[in-house]
Amino acid sequence: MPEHALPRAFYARPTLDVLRDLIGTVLVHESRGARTAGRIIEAEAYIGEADPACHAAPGPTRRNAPLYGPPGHAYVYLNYGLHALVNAVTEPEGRPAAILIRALEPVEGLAAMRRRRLRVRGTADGLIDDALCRGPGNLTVALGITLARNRADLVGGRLRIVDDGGSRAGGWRLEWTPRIGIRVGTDARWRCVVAGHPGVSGPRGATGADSPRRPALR
DNA sequence: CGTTCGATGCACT
DNA sequence: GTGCATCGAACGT
Repeated sequence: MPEHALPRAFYARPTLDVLRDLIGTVLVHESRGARTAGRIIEAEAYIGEADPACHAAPGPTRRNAPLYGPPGHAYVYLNYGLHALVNAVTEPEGRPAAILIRALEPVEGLAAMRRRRLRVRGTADGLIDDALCRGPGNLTVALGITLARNRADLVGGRLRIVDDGGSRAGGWRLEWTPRIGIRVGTDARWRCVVAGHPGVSGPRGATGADSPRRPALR
C-alpha cells in the first residue's frame, strides 16, 4: 500500500479545511526502529489569537512559538503535568493555528502500543484495541510521542502524517461538534469526528450512532 | 448511569 | 502561585 507524506502545502491552508482532510490520514511514529501508526478519527482546530482556547491567545510566547512557525510541524506540549498532546501546525507561517489530534484507530504496532500503555500506568489489561489510542493523552503514550518531538517536521520525519489511500475507504461520515475538555471557546464547532467510531474519545455514545438508550426512570 | 477528585510539570503573570 | 486542549479510579444515584 503506497503511502506518501502529506506535503507542506496541505497544512498551509485554512485550518478547518485541513482538519476535515486530516481525518482518515495516518499518524506514524518510528521510535527505536519500532513503528506504530494510527488513522486519525478525531481532532480539533485551534485558530489564531482571537480563539480564547488557542495557546496563541496571549500572543507570542516561548511555549507557543511553534504555532507561529512554518506549517506541517508538530506542536507537542505537556498538559496537566502528565500528558504530552500532539498538534499539527496549520495556516501559512505567521498565522498561529494548529490541529489537536485526539484519537486514532490503531493501524500498526498494536503490541507496542499496548506495552507502552501498560508500562505508563500499571493498570491491567481490559484494554481493547479501540481504546489504545482513544484520547489525546493516550495516543501519545501508545505511539511513544514525547516532548522531544516538539517542532518535529511532519512532512517525512520519524513523526509524520501520511496518506495511505484509505482516507475515505470506510465511507465514514464526519460529524462536527464543539471542542471538549476546554473551559473557553466552547461555542465553535471545531471538533471533527468519525461519527459512531468506537475509538473516538469523550462521552460514549455522544456521536449519535448509538446513543445509550435508557428506560424512563420513575 | 453520573460527578468528583488526585496526580503531576511547566509556562506564564 | 495559578491554571491548565487529561485520565481513570472512586464514589453517589
